[in-house]
Order: sequence, then C-alpha cells, then structure tokens
Amino acid sequence: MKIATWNVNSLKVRLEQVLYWLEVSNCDVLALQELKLDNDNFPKNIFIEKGYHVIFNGQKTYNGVAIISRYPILDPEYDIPNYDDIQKRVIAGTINGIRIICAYVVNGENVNSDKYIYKLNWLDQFKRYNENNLKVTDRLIVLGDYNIAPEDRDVYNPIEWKDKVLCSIPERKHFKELLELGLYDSFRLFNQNNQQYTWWDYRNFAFKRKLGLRIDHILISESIKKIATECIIDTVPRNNERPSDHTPVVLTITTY
DNA sequence: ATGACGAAATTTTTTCGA
Repeated sequence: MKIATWNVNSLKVRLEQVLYWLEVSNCDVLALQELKLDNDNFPKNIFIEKGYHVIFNGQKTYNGVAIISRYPILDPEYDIPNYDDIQKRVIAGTINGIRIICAYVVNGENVNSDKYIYKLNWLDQFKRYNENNLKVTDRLIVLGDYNIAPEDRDVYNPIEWKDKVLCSIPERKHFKELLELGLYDSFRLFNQNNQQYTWWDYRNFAFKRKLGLRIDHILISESIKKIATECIIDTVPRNNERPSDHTPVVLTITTY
C-alpha cells in the first residue's frame, strides 16, 4: 500500500497533474494540502468517476485539505477537535484500519509576526491531537506540509536559514515533541542523505540549483514502522509545466 | 532589493506563501 502527501498549491490549477500522478505513481492514498478552493468547488465527481473515495475540508483562497483513496474512508474527522480554528488545515479518516491524519501546518511568515505566534499555538493543539489519537490507535500515519525543516541537513543553506521561520529552534522543538510522542519521520528511516528536499522556491531557478527545504513529512507510529518498507521523495512532478512548489512524498507499507 | 515567482482576489495592483 502506498500513501503519499502533496501540497498542490491550488487544486484548480493542479487537478490534471494530480490525476496523472495518481495513475503513474500507483498510489493508494493521497493527502492533499493547499487546495485553495471551498467545498462547493471541490472536483468530487471527477475523483469518484475514476473510482476513488474522497473526503475534503476546503476553504476559499487559502488552506484546504483532502484525502483521496482507492479504499473506503471511514470515520472522517474535520479540523482539530476542541480547537476553535477558522482555517481549514486538518482532515482525518480511517483506511484499511489505519488512522490517517492529513495536515497543513501554519507557515508562520517570519519569527516576529503574529502568524508565527499562531503557528506555535497551532502546533501545541496539533501535538495534543496526535497524543489523543495515539491513545486510541497504534496504527497512525500523520502526513502533510509541516512547514518545518527538522534539521540543518534538511536545508540547502543552514547558515542563511538559521533561526528563520521553518528552521527556528521553537519550531524544531515542536517537531521533536511529535516524535517523542512515539512517531517516526518515515523518510529518515530509509534515507540519511543531505539535499533531500520537498519544496523549492519558484524564484531564481531554485529547483534546478537544488536550493530547497525538506518540510513535507510522513510521520508514522511504531506499528506502522514495523511494516514500512520505503519512503521516497518523488521530484518528477516538480519538473511539470506550471508545477506546485512542493513535490510528493510517498510511503510504502506491506499489508496483508 | 520588504525583490524574485505563482496563485487568487482585493483584479492592471495587492496579499500571501516559502
């Protein structure tokens, strides 16, 4: 079973790329972020006609998340419970007995902004949510755009990015605390190399020059770790015409 | 150089993302 995350930066613009990638990647579950459209404009029928199950939590212009699946999606949940957040950043469902949480973590703009405060508060709530989910299931996958580069090796120029948003110590502490709950950064179970990025700025030929950050992640619980066989970053879609600035991350697990 | 590139609404300019 293949489970992937992809920040598409407008599903309207990227719909054909998403449909094509679903076919060629042989992916079973795809978590999408930054739909940038409301629920009324979500192209639900296009996915259903192709045999997918789909749940979505959209918002006009900003944010918006969805899960596309070849298998039925049970117990859908929208947003973080008991957290009054107007922004649509979380959606969850159970697929083949695995609880799947798709998240679009706050960007934070810069470390002196109100949005950064919101990011840190949001991450507090997200931690509580994951802690509670781990109390009720040991089969958990938490994937999405975390907007955090966990370590210096996840950054093309750690000196330039030191203490900047996406790399600051408080953000990295939040990421580490998620791992301390009993989650694993699945990509790092299989790949220890530098320059393994999931996002590249549109400007200044950043992708061609390999100037990126690893900010999209697939975190997995202990039970999923035991059946995980591979986690890769698929950089192919970043070469598309009108690409998203993010590219998919794909986890493979064995299921019986 | 509070810029660049790309998307969307606020639309021929501004706001936001990373």
